[in-house]
Amino acid sequence: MPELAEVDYFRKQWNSGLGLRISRVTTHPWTRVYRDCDPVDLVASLAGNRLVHSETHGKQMLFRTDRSGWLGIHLGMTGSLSWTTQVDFDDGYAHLVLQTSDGWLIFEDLRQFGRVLFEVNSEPPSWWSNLPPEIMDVEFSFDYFQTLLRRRLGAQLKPMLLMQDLFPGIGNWMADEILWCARLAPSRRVRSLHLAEVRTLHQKIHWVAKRSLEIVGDDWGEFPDAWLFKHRWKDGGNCPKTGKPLKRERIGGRTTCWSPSWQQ
DNA sequence: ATGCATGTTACATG
DNA sequence: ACATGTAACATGCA
Repeated sequence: MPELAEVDYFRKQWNSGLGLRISRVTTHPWTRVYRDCDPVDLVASLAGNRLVHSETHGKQMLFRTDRSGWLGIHLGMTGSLSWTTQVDFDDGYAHLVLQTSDGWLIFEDLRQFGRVLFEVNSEPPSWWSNLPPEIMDVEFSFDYFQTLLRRRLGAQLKPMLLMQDLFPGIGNWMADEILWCARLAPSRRVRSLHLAEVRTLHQKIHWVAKRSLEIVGDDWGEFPDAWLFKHRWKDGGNCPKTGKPLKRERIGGRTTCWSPSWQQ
């Protein structure tokens, strides 16, 4: 489910628990989400702490504790974060639950493609400090964008936009939305782009990311009908620009939705 | 039943 | 070493 804007939405779902003492930590310790950290150590280290700060970087989330704990959560394909005050919440897929005085912070993930990272240190862990510039950052300039493309001349646009070390936070639907906005066919190779097309692509990457964050916002807002997003999910959708049928095909191993007469 | 799902990555290939 | 493509991961749903 989650790409950049949705990840930031889920991060904010845990705001209600910031500053509260964690009285109890429970995990499903055998699951795949703990492939890169020790859940026993996590439970022991986190109990008694307070989450004091949260931020996102692309699809990665970070929660810091008042005792130098760094909790990283990636939502994978089906992960979500929630806050509940109901004692009898369904914890069937809850891999991590932090109990506080006022309620429970929950990380669920049905398919377990998500992951939990944790360490205690005064310095940020390498998985947080060694991250590329974000799309919305001033560092993500047109010059920087061009240097990224120069090393990916043979790549198709769609799979390239999904590379997280280049474009943190872009996922399958955002990549399609960006290419649709830029009027570029997803199978185009980077080396075929003219300068004007590279400029448009850079602008649309920024624009789609910014608008997505605004639209999803704090309340999981609806995307406008004028977006590809509202028409892409199943066969039979029509392009909001041309009214013609959208095409769905596999490009770079992922289902890609695009509008052939609109995108070249 | 068969194929597919808004993600990442180890591995294979050139 | 680098760029690119593919399979695999776990689970439920159409």
